[in-house]
Amino acid sequence: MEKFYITTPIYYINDKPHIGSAYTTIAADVLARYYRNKGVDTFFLAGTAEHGSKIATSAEKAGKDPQSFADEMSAKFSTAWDVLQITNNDFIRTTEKRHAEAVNKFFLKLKDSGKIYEGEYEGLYCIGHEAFIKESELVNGVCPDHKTKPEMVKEKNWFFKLSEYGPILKEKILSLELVVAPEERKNEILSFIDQGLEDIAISRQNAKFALPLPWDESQTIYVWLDELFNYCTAVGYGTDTEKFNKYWPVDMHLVGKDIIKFHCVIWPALLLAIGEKVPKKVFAHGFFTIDGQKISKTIGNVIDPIEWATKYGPDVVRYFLLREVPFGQDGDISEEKLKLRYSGDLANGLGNLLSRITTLVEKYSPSLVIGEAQLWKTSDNIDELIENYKFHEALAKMWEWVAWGNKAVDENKLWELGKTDVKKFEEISTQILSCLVTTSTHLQPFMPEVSRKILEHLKKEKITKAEPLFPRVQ
RNA sequence: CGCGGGAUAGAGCAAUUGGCAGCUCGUCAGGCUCAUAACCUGAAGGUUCCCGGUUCGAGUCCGGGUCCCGCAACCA
Repeated sequence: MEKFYITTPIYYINDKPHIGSAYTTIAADVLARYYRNKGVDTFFLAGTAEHGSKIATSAEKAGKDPQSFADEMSAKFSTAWDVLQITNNDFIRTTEKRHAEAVNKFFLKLKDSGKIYEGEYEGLYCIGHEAFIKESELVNGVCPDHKTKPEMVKEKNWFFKLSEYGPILKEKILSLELVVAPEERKNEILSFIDQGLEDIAISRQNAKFALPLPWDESQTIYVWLDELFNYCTAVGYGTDTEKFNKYWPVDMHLVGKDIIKFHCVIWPALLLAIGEKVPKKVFAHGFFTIDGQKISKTIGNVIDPIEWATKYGPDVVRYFLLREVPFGQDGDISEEKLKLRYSGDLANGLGNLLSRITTLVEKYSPSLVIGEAQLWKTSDNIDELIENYKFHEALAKMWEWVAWGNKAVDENKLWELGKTDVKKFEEISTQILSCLVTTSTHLQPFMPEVSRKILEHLKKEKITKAEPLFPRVQ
């Protein structure tokens, strides 16, 4: 692989970062770090989606103009990612000038493609929402939020002929030119396409806080499409051809399973219409429940990833989320479960092994150093697991090594060997230290800080008793 | 019959192409003292949701049923 372009969705700034957006971003960061370590030219994009009437409304409520509201909210995301040690190469905001310009070019090209036409959209309009509402959302015929009956409204819109793209999308997905993963998501998309695609409206009338449609002043661009195009903007679409050609197409869009239709159907169809290559892969991860319950503000069980990161450390949050739930599936999390991982896997497992071996070495063989070439032998292929997004398995495998280390200390009674047979002591200790070095090396994309601490400590000229990596919390 | 996912030990989850049902936590018993009250060993604990079929052999494949959960695209 020569280059690796990976993206997270750009998050909607109507709310602060939550555990779900942190999860996607952490997973993307693991892959970005992994490929960077392998010497692959990696471009990792994150960002925020800032247009839409909801933002205008929220800004108004907060007594701010939309742009300063957006500035404030967007900053919460970029700081959150800093806290979580995310190494994105760029952070794009849809209210940036570069994006408006790129989107403008994109829509003009789209118009030239002949795949758009003027039409009429008819739907149920809720005055309270100031937006169209789906019939399926109604409760007893009224809007559940405003308790009012929506009106049937017609408005002029521009449409994209998505309906023409079913066969070609299907062909690209089946031929793996566009990989949709995991398998169950691919099946979902294929059956969705088989049900027949409908044309979509690409513009809205009078929408607040949205980009204008270049050729029709009365219309604004449907924010979803404006947002999808961020993936092109950030690598220089229309401004930096060299950069664009280098990184396009995207190697991996990492998304939540709720937005796969936008990424696997609408987005590739739009790209085909303007003559660009489709993404190579869209991977959808699952959703969390907390103690078996759906995460919801109403229930009040939302988790702030920054709170966890502050309390336990960013590496711990990264480890927990990727270890606890098989990537791609739904899973259940809670602070209790995090604490179990913290004390079990991290403090008692990895942390304790480092403590005991460094204490033993300092005490019985202070001159022992670990050479560069000494790597613990293992046939387990962590790289393969990471490249197949089996993060939980990769971590489980590494913790088998940690368990081996703890067992080796016990079985060889190192605390006795240190007094009776220094040569044998050094032999076993070197193996255990190498095991730690190997583990930490492979752990780097997941737990960069912890990995760095261990490696720095073990590669010093003199090995000394290490401070606890994971001190008791509370 | 809209589409899709799931049901396995007290809890949470694994089990290539069908081949002795495993792991972590918890529980019980023992060992150790280097270590962050940490570590190691052993044990108990299962009608793999139900009914039927294919097979030498089914958690896995086929048919039927029950119960959960997502999605069903113009809020993002």
